[in-house]
Amino acid sequence: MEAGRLPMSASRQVPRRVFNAMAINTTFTISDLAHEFDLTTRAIRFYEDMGLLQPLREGPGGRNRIYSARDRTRLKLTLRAKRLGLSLSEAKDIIDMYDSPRDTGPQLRRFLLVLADHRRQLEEQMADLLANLDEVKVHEKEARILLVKAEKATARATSG
Amino acid sequence: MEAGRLPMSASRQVPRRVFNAMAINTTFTISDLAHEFDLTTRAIRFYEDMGLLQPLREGPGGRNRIYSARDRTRLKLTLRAKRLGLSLSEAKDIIDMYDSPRDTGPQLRRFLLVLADHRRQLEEQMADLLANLDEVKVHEKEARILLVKAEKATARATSG
DNA sequence: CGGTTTATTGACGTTAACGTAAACGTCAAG
DNA sequence: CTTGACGTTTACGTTAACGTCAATAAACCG
Repeated sequence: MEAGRLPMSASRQVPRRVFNAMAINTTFTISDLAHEFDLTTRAIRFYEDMGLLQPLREGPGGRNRIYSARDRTRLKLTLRAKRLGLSLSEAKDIIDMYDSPRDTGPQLRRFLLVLADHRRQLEEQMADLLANLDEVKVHEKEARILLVKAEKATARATSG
Repeated sequence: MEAGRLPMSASRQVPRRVFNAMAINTTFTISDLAHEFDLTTRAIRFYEDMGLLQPLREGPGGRNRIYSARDRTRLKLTLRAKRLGLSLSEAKDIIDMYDSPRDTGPQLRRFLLVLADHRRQLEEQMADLLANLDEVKVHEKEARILLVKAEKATARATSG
């Protein structure tokens, strides 16, 4: 049961080794994930409260959280969603749907509807992003031109 | 299609006096902007508190806010930034920089540095977006295949 | 053995971005 | 004249997403 226990954080025997390289049955401690994704443990527990993660427990009285690869994936998706401006509950809705059972016809059709809506949102956001990028480029171009002018003026003033 | 927006709200009975022949004098009431961008007036006043807008005043005792085209543009940029997940103060920093004076060489160079950083962020976000869109498409494809299978099964069950 | 580190569960604090309500002024319409 | 629509300020309420203790317990370190 505990014979082949390679995974888990290296904080046991080995001298403070670097963290998990993911094999198949890999599990993670809370600080593994905290380090990997640069989060506080508080944040990770909070995500659990929000229903985003469901770590198992181990140790005496099942105290310590132990995260599966699936938890890790969900965490990664959560953070990406956050970077795109979604709230945690929006992220949860989407992620839950991605790994929920959808075997019947009606389920599949609803799934497709939600996906279509999600894609629409993403494409809207893409438009915002492109507009923004465009503006940045315009300003960059303009600033470079002005910079050249300013430097020429400085050169004249310095040498004259 | 918002280019033809008329000055001041249509609810205003007395036509606004135009001193200057140039149409640059377009101004807006708070509810003009609220309607156009689907915001509450409360939100718009809040943006003012945050330093994003600086409406002039008019009316008795200079009570009523009156917004310029520049205010409107800043509001539009603010909302776009919000949709991209930026906070109001982040939005303010960027927008302020866009219309701040940058005539000297050092100013221009700092401006270019900030722009470069901003562009980097946008491109990171673009990567997130594309990754997300990719996943959505994969799921859609898979779901469509499963749906076809499910419908074939239903057809067999119904007709057999 | 004592001391430090890492984990846990509360519980209260904080920031952002408004919502909501009170209490009031102003003006045009009925 | 009252009503209603629109505007104002002041101020407290709210939600999300954690931060920041505090008290506790197991595990490791010298």
